[in-house]
Amino acid sequence: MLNAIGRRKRLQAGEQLLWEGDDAIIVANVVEGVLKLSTQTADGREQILGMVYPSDFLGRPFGETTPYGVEAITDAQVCVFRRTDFDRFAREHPRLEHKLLERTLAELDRTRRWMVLLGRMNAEQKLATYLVETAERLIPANCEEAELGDERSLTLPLSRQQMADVLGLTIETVSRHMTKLKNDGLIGLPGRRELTINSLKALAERGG
Amino acid sequence: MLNAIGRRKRLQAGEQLLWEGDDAIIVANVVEGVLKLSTQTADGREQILGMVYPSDFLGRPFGETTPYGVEAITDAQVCVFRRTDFDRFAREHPRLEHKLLERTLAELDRTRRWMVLLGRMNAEQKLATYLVETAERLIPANCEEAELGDERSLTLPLSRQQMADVLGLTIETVSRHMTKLKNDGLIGLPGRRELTINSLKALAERGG
DNA sequence: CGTTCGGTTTGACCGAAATCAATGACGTCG
DNA sequence: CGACGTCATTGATTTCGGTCAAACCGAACG
Repeated sequence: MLNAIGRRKRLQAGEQLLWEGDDAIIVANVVEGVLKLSTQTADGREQILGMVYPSDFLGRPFGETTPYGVEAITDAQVCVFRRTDFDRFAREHPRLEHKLLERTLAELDRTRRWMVLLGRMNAEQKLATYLVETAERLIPANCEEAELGDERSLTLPLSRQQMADVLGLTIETVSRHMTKLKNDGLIGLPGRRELTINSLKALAERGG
Repeated sequence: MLNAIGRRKRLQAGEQLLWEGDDAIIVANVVEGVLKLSTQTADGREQILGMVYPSDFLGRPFGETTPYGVEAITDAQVCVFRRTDFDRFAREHPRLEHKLLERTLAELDRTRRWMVLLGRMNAEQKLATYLVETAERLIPANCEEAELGDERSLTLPLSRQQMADVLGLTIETVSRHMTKLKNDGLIGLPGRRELTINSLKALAERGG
């Protein structure tokens, strides 16, 4: 039903859907791919505020300006709504608002847990936590031979720089601790974007 | 109308309303005072996830467990609802859900902005940002002579240790940078909990 | 096949914040 | 009043991550 007022839009990896500070004229639903929400600091560095995955919601209903930029990490497909249409539609359909509320509450919890990572963990813990979380989000979907005991193997969705931006680190620190985790025998790095986890449990323990 | 299913509860400073990991049997509305949402890290330190002020909402509707502990910072008064009552009531009153959704979205934005503080700011910037934000939240409410140009004077709601927990720092670092800001002439510290801001604008500039 | 280019790794060094330790200020209670 | 306990400040030292700089690697291209 929502589809009547929305339209599909394809994005290439790297393409920007929303700019920080834009008038919040649209909201969207992720159909396919991964996008990042991010903001620039005064000194030009970036802090990634969150990642959105298929079925996630995106944009700022009932507000004036978009508080973050949205950029496609991978090729992606989203369903875009004009704010005015969406707001009206939502008000008329309590079921939709309820669903949206549940999602927003879940997102708030996820975001708060990320605050602990940013505020209290050291680089190694951040990295280990991120890798475990990524593995858990990616494996069940992509991979058939998921249950090789504790081992996993996957393609990282983010570049080193993007991982640094997510974790509040620099690219060098990310790189260093990746090799450290490799030397400690917890992970393998067959290629830039390739990762094997030797023991998910052991890696999770490094995450605090 | 909501009051029919809720009951008032008074809390003393330091009293715990909810424990992390509790079954989420209640939600609440803050009537008066300030409370903190926080979680423990594995090594026993605390990370404060957020502060809630009067009219803010608290707890986890539509979920299973409370993802954080809630403790009163000051003496406080809250209006508590049994989860089952509240969930049913909410479903029957779309206006309430809508209001709750707006609040949750606003809270999510605030939380994401805090992520930038935790991930990308240095100690001085964190502190300056926190002080400015506290001043802005406290002054209009408490104080009549608010418009002495750029100067403000207030009582800090948090101890040094609590400020450290909010900002992801240690108490020593907080203390050091407080005295630094004082020596730089940006603030005055007439007493442990007393703060005067000489120029809100100048202080805000330190915040990045 | 060699060049180029972006992303990545590695190293040397530096600085900010954590840690460890002592001292100081303030309120409370005997 | 004086002793104690809590909270805060200050100092010395260490450590982790950032910065700057150089080398590396693989893919795309002429």
